[in-house]
Amino acid sequence: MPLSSAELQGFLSRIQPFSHLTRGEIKEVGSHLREAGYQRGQTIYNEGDAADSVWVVFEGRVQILKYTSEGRTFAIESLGRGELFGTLCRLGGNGKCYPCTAVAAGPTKVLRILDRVFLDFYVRSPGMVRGVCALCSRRLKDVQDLRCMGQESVPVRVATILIRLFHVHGPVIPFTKKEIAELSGTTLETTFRVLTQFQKKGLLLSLHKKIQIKKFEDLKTLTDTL
Amino acid sequence: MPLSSAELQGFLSRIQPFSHLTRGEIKEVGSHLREAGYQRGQTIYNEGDAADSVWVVFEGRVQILKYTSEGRTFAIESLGRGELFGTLCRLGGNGKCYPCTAVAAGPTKVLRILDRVFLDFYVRSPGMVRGVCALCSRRLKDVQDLRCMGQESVPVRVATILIRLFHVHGPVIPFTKKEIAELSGTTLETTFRVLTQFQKKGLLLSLHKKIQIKKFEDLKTLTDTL
DNA sequence: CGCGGACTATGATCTGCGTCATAGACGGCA
DNA sequence: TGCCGTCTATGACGCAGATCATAGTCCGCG
Repeated sequence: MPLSSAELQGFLSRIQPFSHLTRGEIKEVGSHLREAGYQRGQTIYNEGDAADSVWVVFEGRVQILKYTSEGRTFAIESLGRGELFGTLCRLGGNGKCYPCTAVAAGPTKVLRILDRVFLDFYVRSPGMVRGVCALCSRRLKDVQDLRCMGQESVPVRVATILIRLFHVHGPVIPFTKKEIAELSGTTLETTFRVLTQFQKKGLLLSLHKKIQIKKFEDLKTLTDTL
Repeated sequence: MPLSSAELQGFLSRIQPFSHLTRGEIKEVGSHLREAGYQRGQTIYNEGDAADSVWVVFEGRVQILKYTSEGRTFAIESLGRGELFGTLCRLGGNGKCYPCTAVAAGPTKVLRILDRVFLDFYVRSPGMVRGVCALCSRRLKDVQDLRCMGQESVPVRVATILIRLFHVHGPVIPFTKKEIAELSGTTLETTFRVLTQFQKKGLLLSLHKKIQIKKFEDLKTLTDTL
């Protein structure tokens, strides 16, 4: 069932970059939204598709994926409620295609805004520009950190990912091992081995489609030292 | 010898994000600049230093570096004339420290603008915000690409870096092998071996502190296929 | 001109982790 | 309830690339 416009506007007004807009502007953005639902594993768009929209996660989780030249798939990021995607690195103007693939990680509802509507606001509203800028900046730092993580050993990478997810989801992380592997930029098998090691040390509990963090601090120090 | 103010203003008006400012604003920014010179290997700032300034490369080259937990150093990027640094990922507000180290890669002149001056303009001038946003967006795409590169094999990574540098510097790339290694996120020795292979295939010429690209196209296809 | 330090180069060895193979466990669906 | 696909798990093997060792070359500087 579709959302009420009040619900939509309340949602929009609380997320970047729309939080800087006036009530009237929010209402206008809301009137241009389209909703779409996806099931686990369904593709929202593919890398290389012609890009015409900006997307927002309303509920569920969306994985932004890339494929290496040898065919391994790895995850750029995992986005939850209120997060934008398919936008930021296209802003420069030279982005006619999506640079990554977006896949639903479970039952997911997303909102879609046509580029021309989004850009129209981007041009008109200084608040909007400011919001986008803040978003970009934060994401830039994020990706920088992830890039640095790529230089570390697999155990460190897995620990880093677990810590990031802990901060978002709390002690019980609702991700499969495969998803952890893709986020860490490694294989399923290696991820198992690392998680098994961590479990033996009592750092976490490996459950079905979940991981429960037991000793956050020890995990944290792992990322600093080794 | 210090630059004339006309020279400075001409320079500023041609680079992001100042190109969006009015003549008067440019002049004002110019009046707040300080110049600084560095020799090869000299540190401009260290990761973790309290950050109070935004920097622009006036001439020369600046390497933005990180250190892995095992002590290897690798390069986030290599910046040339007109490029900003020490700024973008601090914009969110939660960046009191520089997240990376900046080192001069040769005789270098940089301009320094105090944060409060920069932020003052950022708040006052919509054009400035737009410029910063464009910068952020472009850099975001850049870093995303580099992150993906990190998933590839070393030969592909080295080839990718060479192609990037080719686009900036032309067929003769004025970088030492060590710098190539740091940009590729690998060791000096491995980089030598890869470059030797490339040279045997006639793709390039390995010179002293330089690399001359001979077959750009073949190098390019290397990054797509293998 | 000759010294010393950065740069370039190559071989030998070791290892983290990717790959391949096998198999049990859980859960959705008929 | 039983089947099948996804998820979890572990062992064996091989290789890309890091590490260690050694040495020649270029160039700035006294």
